Amino acid sequence: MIDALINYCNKHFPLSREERDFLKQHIPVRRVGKQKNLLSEGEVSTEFFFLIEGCIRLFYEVDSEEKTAFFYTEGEFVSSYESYTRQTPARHFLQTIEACTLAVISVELADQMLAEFPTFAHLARLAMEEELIIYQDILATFITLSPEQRYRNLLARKPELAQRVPQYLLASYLGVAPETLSRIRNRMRED
Amino acid sequence: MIDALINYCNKHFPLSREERDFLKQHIPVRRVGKQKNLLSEGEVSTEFFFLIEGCIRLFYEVDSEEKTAFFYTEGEFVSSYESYTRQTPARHFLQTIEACTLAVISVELADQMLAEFPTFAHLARLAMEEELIIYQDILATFITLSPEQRYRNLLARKPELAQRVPQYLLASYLGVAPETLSRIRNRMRED
DNA sequence: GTCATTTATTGACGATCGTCAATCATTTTT
DNA sequence: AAAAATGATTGACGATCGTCAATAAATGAC
Repeated sequence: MIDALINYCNKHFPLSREERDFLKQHIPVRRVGKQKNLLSEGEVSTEFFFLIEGCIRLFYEVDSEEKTAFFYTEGEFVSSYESYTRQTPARHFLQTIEACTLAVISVELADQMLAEFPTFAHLARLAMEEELIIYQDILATFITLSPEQRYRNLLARKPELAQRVPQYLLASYLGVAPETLSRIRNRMRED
Repeated sequence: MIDALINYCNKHFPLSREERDFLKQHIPVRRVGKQKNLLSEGEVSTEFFFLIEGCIRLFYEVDSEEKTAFFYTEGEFVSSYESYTRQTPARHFLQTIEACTLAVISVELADQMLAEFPTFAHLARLAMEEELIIYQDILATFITLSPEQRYRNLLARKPELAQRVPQYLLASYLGVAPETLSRIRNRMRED
């Protein structure tokens, strides 16, 4: 089950047999249903995740309206880095869109991992780096692309999302009303 | 000159006398004029900066139009983290708005620093963390706030910017045309 | 100080988007 | 299978924004 995480780590830095065993024995795997909040606005994050199976969205709530910033899929770290490391209240929600299988790394476990295997600092760095690059990427597409271009971009990167995620969530990600996305799709059909 | 950087570091983790001396002796300070690119799109970043004095903007070029994503001011790290660490081409520009005084940390110097003083890994982590949090913050304001609210937000955080930065760059940051920012300011006067 | 260049403002117009409402389609529940 | 709930589409309308153009203000060069 935890193999997905081990493979991911191995791609970036070699894991010793002991480290692999440690991961297998100590990292809990959690299954959660759909529409569950892994983290809510105002909460302090005490764990981060490696998404083994499923789909998660990150969204902000503004005037009782939900604005989706990102979709996570299999093989990605899911975390609220700032809230986790600085122990400050999160400003966003992390919510499952589908039933998910997650590797859960709590603050305590992370401390223990670092104490026993300093190499795991690489893991922390990896998760942080991934989050930074995700954010830079989201921001770049937000700034440089029109809604229609962002839609094409999203589908080019994660084509399955169009099947897995309701359209109004995609619209929320594009920053437009569901009706507008419907019209964008209409325009695209005519090409 | 380098004191600003030393103070900044000291706020986050204590520096030994040796470390302070190392910084003072080895970190070059560079002065650049206004409107100079510290990094251009497509280039691979070989250094990052601590901004001692001046103002820098990060922008993307889209269809020969410049879209400003952020303004850096005194006491902040300025870097293109992804390009710097992964040695990949940058997607954006870093350009001085005013004449600037910069502490310059090259890849080679960073390696040397880490070899002599492992504590400086904290510095790298700090710079990375700062960049991550900056990006999260920009994205959050982009997603959750209207242009007018983003304008108020920017002025609340860095009131001097309105004096230091031409208005069309602020407009570019807000994602609206200069005419629209002019009208936003007009509306705000009436309150 | 004057001239030239750059930046900011204002008005008019058209395009795009959000909202509201109605309809249609799809999925879920019972 | 029928009913209910949810999601997607389409049309109409108004508000907002971008563009273009003209003017005004501010800045910089000489």
